[in-house]
Amino acid sequence: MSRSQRLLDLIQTMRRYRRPVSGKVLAEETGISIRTLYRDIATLQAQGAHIEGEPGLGYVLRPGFMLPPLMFTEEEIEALVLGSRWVAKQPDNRLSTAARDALNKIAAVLPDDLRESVDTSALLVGPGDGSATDGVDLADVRKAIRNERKLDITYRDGNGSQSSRLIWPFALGFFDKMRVIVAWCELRQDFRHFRTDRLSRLEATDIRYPKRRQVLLQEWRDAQGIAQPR
Amino acid sequence: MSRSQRLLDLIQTMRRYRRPVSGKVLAEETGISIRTLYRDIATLQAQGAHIEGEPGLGYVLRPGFMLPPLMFTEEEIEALVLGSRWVAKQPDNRLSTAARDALNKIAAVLPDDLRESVDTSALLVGPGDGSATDGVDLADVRKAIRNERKLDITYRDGNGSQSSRLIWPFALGFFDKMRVIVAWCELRQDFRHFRTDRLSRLEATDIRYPKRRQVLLQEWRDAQGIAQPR
DNA sequence: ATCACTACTGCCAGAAACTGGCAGCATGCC
DNA sequence: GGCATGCTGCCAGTTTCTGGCAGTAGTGAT
Repeated sequence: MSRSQRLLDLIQTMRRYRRPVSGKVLAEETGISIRTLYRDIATLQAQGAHIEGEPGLGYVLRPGFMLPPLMFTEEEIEALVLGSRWVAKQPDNRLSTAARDALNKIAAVLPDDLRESVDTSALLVGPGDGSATDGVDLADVRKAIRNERKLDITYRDGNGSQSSRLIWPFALGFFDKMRVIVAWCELRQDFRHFRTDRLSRLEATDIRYPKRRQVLLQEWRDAQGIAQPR
Repeated sequence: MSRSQRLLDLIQTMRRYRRPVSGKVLAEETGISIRTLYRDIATLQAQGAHIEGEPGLGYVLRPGFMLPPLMFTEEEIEALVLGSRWVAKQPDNRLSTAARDALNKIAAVLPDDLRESVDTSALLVGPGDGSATDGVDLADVRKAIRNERKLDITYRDGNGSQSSRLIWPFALGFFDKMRVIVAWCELRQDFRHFRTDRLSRLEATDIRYPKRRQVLLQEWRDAQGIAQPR
């Protein structure tokens, strides 16, 4: 196996373990010696991988995606830039910052002439709806979805009446003027949609909900009879 | 210089020349022998770079962006996926296909577990406005903007009266329900915005307009007094 | 047809890089 | 202290890379 291929394998192996892994284990799984492993880790860190090693514990890969060298066409990069600009205009602060960061990372590794063409890409996104402010931090919602945790919310429905409930969030829908949490509602024992501008309180819990996110998403789609989004 | 670094340099060198470059020149610029260059080219092609070699001419790199290994955080990849999904819903067919292709390319190089998490990413985009069909192919518009060529159009303004004109397109704005070409209008001798759903005819020309795209964009922004989009 | 130029491949010996083992030091936990 | 682990320097053996050479083939100009 080539060295570069092995480096990517190393990352994948580290990701499989969620807990710290010792260098010895990593070396055995990839079939190399400990000494070489240390050198490989150093190489990966030099290339920007977020690997942390602690004596007595092992290695941890900070969550993230390592992409090998990749070729995009002009139109594909236009699409990525335009899409990121749209996300950057969304009211979700963490996410819009992430969109800008991703663009900057891409631009940073491009040669000068191409960086300029990304910066001045001619595809613009219309002004976002500034009035559509969410009552809560959507970053918490996305985190709860990623980790399959229940959310404790207070919601004001269409009639103006308030209620508190535990929900199992599994998707977040972005519409022109609002965002909607799609979740299983423990109060109603059914799927429910919650407009983020009608949430008056949102608290993340540590309680894992008992189904897989993908399963809930599929059941919800079946119930809605809507098409796949891709 | 390490081999991997040299491979990226090769791509950048090829991009500097717009015309075909002979292997001899490339080898001299990167400081390696011809024999090694042929091996490097083969390696790059195996990694997906679109390099074409023709006997008697030289090598050409098909337009596109080669990204070196790159690390994204979870939130950044969520932003890229969400943005690409939004672009995929736009009425511009070529661009929405490009967005899907870019996503697939990213997914293809990820290990299995992460590919799944991209496929089932929980951030959805609301249904696009199906009624908003453009009268023309926006791919032509984007191409004209990229290459700084004049467009010959027939436009029906707000009052319903039709007119044909030559314009210098330099930006394309994406709004919730419509898309707008931003251009210098030869007829009015001023900046004008053209809603794509009001175009009844659009023809690309080979005539290059006499200003740089970036300059026009900057002058237009100054005239509008609008903020930078990033 | 001929020539010049180029892409491309196989072969091989020397150069460079990689690898694994060893020894040693530092850090954190029990 | 004892243990597990990260991390570094050194060195010899192995692997890979590299450059030169010879040869084949495609293209365009003359």
